[in-house]
Amino acid sequence: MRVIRSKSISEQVNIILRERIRDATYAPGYRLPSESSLSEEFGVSRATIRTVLAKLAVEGMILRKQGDGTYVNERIREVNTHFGGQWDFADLVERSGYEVSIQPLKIKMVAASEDEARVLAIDTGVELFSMSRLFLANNQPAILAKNLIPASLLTDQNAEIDGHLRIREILKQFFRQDIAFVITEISSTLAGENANLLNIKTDSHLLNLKMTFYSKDNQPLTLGNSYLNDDILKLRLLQAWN
Amino acid sequence: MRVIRSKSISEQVNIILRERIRDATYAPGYRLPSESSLSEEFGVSRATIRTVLAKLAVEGMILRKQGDGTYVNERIREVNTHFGGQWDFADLVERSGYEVSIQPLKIKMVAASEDEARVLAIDTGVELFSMSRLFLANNQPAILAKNLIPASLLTDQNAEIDGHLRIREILKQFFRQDIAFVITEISSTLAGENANLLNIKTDSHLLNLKMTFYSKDNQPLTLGNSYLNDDILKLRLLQAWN
DNA sequence: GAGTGGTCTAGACCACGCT
DNA sequence: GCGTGGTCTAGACCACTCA
Repeated sequence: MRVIRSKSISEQVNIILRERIRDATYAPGYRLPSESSLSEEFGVSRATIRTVLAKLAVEGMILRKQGDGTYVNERIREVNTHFGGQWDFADLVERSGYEVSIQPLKIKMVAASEDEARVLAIDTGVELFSMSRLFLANNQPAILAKNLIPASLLTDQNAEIDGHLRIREILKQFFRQDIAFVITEISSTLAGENANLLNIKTDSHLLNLKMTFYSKDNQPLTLGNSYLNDDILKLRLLQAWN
Repeated sequence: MRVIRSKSISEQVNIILRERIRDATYAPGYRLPSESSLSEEFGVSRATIRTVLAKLAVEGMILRKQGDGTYVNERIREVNTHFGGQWDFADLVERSGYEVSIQPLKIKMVAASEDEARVLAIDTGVELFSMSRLFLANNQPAILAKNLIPASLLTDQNAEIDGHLRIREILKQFFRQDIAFVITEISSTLAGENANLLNIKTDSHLLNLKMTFYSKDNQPLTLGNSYLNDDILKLRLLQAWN
């Protein structure tokens, strides 16, 4: 039986406040109503409002000043990634001001190399679901992303995986796994063999993101190896310091 | 438990729990005592314990499982940066397993260029405090960092600024400013003129971090332009997804 | 069923910024 | 002095995991 879990009060308030910030009901620089006003408006306790505002503050969406008030961060539109939450390459392209489209390249099964097996905590040679895709920004190739997922995690071995979905959706739908945290290694690299697909010169340099996605049980779910053409889009991230 | 009067209860508990994780009293993978046990141990309410645990969870230090328990993330030692908190290059080098030393290169006053003035929200030509420094990892140059701070923010125009301090300390001591959030732009770049100082070839590629530090009032405090030799140390960051 | 974390309430008092 | 956010309490009940 499929149970549709109704969302918690704080989650609903969270969604509403985000929406108000997004549609500029609360514009950048705007001072939000006080905690007690909000708790009255939504008919919830102040503690509930505070847990919601705390989440928004961690992401840097709002700035809280004791003795003064809560303000919408004026610079949230200048960034394309935020920490303290989930993001993926489709978001990244969109929030950089482009139209995004995902172009699946190769989707197949491969055998795990020694390195891949080590990071995924499996044995060398074990079957992996492999997917490479291109993220286009206004139809221009911007990100080349490769993902590897242990085939043993597949819930339905015959499922046809849709290469247009975001990685967390794929993991959810076809592997029934939730991502709890991600470790990302960021470095600078030569374009080399990836130059062709990204439509740049072989001796250009790219931003390389090596990501490992883990479940709450510390199990590695997916290995990601991605190349960003940072002439087209740069990682611009906002980080709240407290 | 030694009580430090100036700090709040939750901050003290926060420090103690961090310490226990750091010194492996709570080792990676360890299941922490339940919230009610901790609230008994410290003589505080469960709500207080929860605010502390929430902060640790945002940083990915701990993983919380409803119906089960709270576990120390087994992979916190694999990363050198964490989001949801403050970090600087000295931390980054240390957490990468190196001995860190800071070598100030040039500390002087300069006039703001057009670009610099725009980002710092001041007028072109206004005086800036300029500082470039090398962060050494085991005495090997790893990061070249340049910082620009509007001289008008200086509280004491005659102060001798210590180039060995971390940037947030400098801003605190000499400018009496607190950093509320940071916007970082990450890209890949050619070493070029920075090759010499970092002791690498001119045609090598580097990781470039352009950081802008802001106060709670959305005022730009500092401009940072840094080059990381990612042969020596890579950005490895942990990001909790909820 | 017992124990865990997740949500939520209705208070109280404190620290801080303004005017 | 007043209103703001910051801290903290002592409850209650729910959702979930595991034996």
